[in-house]
Amino acid sequence: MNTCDKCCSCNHKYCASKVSLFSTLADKDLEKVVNLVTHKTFEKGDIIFSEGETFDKLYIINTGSIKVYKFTKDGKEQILYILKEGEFLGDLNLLKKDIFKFSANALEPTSICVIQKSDFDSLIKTNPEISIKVLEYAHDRISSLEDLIQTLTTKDVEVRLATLLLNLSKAFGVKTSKGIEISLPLTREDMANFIGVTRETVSRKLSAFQSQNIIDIIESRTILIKDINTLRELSDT
Amino acid sequence: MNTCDKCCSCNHKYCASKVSLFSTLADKDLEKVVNLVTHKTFEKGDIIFSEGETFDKLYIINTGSIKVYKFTKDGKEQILYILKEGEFLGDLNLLKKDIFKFSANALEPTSICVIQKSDFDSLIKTNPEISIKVLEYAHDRISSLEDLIQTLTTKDVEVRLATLLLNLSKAFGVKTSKGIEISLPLTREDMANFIGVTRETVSRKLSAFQSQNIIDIIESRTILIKDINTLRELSDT
DNA sequence: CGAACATTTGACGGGCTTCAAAAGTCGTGG
DNA sequence: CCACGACTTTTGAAGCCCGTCAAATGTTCG
Repeated sequence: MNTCDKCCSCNHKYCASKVSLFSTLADKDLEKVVNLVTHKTFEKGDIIFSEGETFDKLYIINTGSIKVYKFTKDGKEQILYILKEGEFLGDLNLLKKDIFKFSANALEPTSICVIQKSDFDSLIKTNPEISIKVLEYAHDRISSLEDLIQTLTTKDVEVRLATLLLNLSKAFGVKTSKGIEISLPLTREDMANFIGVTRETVSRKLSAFQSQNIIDIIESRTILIKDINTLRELSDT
Repeated sequence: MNTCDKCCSCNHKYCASKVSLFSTLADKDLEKVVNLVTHKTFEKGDIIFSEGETFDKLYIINTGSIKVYKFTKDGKEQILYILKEGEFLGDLNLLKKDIFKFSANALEPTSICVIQKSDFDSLIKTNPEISIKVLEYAHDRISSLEDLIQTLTTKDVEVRLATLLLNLSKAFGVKTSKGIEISLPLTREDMANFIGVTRETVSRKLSAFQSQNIIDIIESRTILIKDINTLRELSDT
């Protein structure tokens, strides 16, 4: 975990402009943002923050991806969000500081831009249109949580896994002539911790999908979706 | 489902002032709000809105309570929120209209104040401090969903039910000399659909809690919590 | 009072978890 | 560059808990 190396050459212009939150800003305002940004890099598995810490920063993923998770009451990890390049995580509480109610780890080598909450707050005062973007962000987070609840409460595990694969294909998939190829930053256990089952169950169900010719497990972290229609039928929505 | 009866005598002053969203408004602004409000009453079981409808209104619970739910992919009802007197449900998307991604029913005779989204939007323009309240509301909704996910993904059903009972005691409980008495607007099936199990399982686990002297089922909809500490130990957090 | 609905309780079966072990993959250092 | 150890993935077998089905008892409300 080092402070500043990859991104410093661009003087943060890159990471600040990448996030939609700042997309409405004029160049000179963007420059102001850039001056507020500090930079950190994380190795795979590094803890970015932990539940209970004071939530006084805003995290923008520059490269890489992270998992944001909470522990269930019987001690298992439940993933809430997977965030990748261009996405960010911040608190909505513009007034008082809060504490993190979840933890986050890097899934791969990841560089993150950090803005102090206090700096962000004063930024909003001079650029109030950002608060609309913050509301859009809140809306997206609520939608993603409501969708996750729908998935988690669906009893049929094959349906849950099909839904996960479809979501992952949107975020990490690349179209090829043979189908959609997904390079996963997630382990089987991560996938399991996202849909609320054990790693063994994920492994078994993926094997089942493979023998039904729905997917092809090229390598354990590279999955080819051969028959997206069957996945969609399973997941419907 | 009638339009306007109970509340009209107060000219909506009561319901508008009850919701925290408008707590910062001066009296004359509150009066403006009041003029924008229409009123509806629902009987137990009535549908308030359904998934897929256009989301162009803001709903404030005046009296009674409602359940907000989504269907899982295998057709079961999953409750997302229970809302009661003074709480409200609205869309966060201030710009474009959206559609409801969930449905809502009245749990008991319920009166609801309705504000058109377009009216609310212009209200925000003249009273921008309301947007901060909207963000607080978004924050609460996100927190409640993240907590619900934690509960739903905890495998131990007794822990899930203990957590539900504690939450219900906060919302509907009244302290008595014997413990906390909860008058539930929820059926066993509603409770089951909140924590993702069947009604039979809820029934069985409640009986088990009763024989462990943790609760007392006075009537099926009236539960006395005799030993809140054991419930807290189960639910920890 | 009676019909519709809600709750409780029992018995059984299935699917996921758990435990276990083997095979595969990754990264580091000699 | 390869070898070794740590970690990840796969697969098997057994057990348990919840869901399903069913029936009896309670409750509510016209």
